[in-house]
Amino acid sequence: MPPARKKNPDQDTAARTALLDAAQELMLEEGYAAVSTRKLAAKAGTNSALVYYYFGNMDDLFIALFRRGAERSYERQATALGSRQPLWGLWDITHDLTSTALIQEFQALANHRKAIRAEIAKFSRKFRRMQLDGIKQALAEYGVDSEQWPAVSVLILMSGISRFLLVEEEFGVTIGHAETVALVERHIRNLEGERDKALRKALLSR
Amino acid sequence: MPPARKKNPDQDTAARTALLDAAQELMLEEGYAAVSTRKLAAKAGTNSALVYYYFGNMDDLFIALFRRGAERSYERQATALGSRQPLWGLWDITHDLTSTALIQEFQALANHRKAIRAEIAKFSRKFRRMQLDGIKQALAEYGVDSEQWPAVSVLILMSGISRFLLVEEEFGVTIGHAETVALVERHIRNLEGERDKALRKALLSR
DNA sequence: GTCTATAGCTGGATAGAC
DNA sequence: GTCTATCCAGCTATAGAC
Repeated sequence: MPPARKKNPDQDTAARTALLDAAQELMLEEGYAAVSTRKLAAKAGTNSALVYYYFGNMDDLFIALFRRGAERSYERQATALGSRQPLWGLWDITHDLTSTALIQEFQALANHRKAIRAEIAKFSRKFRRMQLDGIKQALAEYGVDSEQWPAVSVLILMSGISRFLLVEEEFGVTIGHAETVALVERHIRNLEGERDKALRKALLSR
Repeated sequence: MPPARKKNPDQDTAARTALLDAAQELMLEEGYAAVSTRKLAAKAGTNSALVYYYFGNMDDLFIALFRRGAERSYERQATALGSRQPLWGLWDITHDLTSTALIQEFQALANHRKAIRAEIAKFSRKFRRMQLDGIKQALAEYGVDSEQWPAVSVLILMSGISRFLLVEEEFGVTIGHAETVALVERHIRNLEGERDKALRKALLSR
């Protein structure tokens, strides 16, 4: 027997998982504002009252969904940074459309929901620290001057560019994207050689 | 007499302007989802039915608000790029919190409103082309190798970093921000010298 | 655990008085 | 132009049957 949970069933029952899956799909398809108990139930093939049974309220459902995705991202990122090509790994993962779109929705949602805001902030710092450790080590091995190119800045540069490109692509704006991707990848290639395509595929399928 | 408008009063009456101002404040304070006709009326000190008189529906109100802000941004950016320090101008304007927060809200809103999505995409391309012209000219004057640093990539780099930093700051995450700002500004300084603070102030007060 | 039913509220939108 | 009144849809959340 696991230690007794505080209040509501936190186990991974089929219905609970179906609700979380449905919430994720809805957020991606129609935005967070479209996530209602009725639509969740319809998509998950269950009942709307189950949302309250499993999560208590909508805020806590969003937080549970965020955590589920965040933990998955964390492990993925950690694997990428621990691989033979940490920079390629970071770049390829950050450039993944689905997770970026979800993060965007959560950020918008957090603008007017304090509990969710706090959750995202907490996780962001944890995530950043982990990434930083990985990148620092890699750049040191490559002999990159940390005065001129601090690891944390390389991290922010790559993340920022990646996110910006993805947001624009969602709007069908792609002016200059190819040149910029080429620019970033040229720099990565200089440091850790050609991208190992098998490695990339293994990462993104996780 | 101006040429007759098609359908609804497009003039800048006090009530119309008050509604747009209220919508902007609400979006910044509570997110786009909080913008309702009733709240608008309350904040603007008018009546909720006026939204339909002036704008037809909520979508068209959002579009009118977007255009108002977009035109203002366009002129501001054009002025900055035409100044003696186009790079500093671009950097300082892109790093303005209020307009970035608004853009984020509109992007989230556009995720499930087709009309708004189209409006943003159209404007983004126009905006990008204008910025590109300015940056291209500046970089050419500074003798920057356009093979190694395409103007459009410089633009995307600066915009992406800036937006990323601002989003994180909204969440209270600032790890590595100072180093990264310093890095960008060092590069700008190498190209066009110290930032002219009077110029910056003039730009941001517009 | 899962369901129905429903209370209570807030929203967009319109008709029509002034 | 600006207002009141109102319709109807959709939402969160809860009570209680099974």
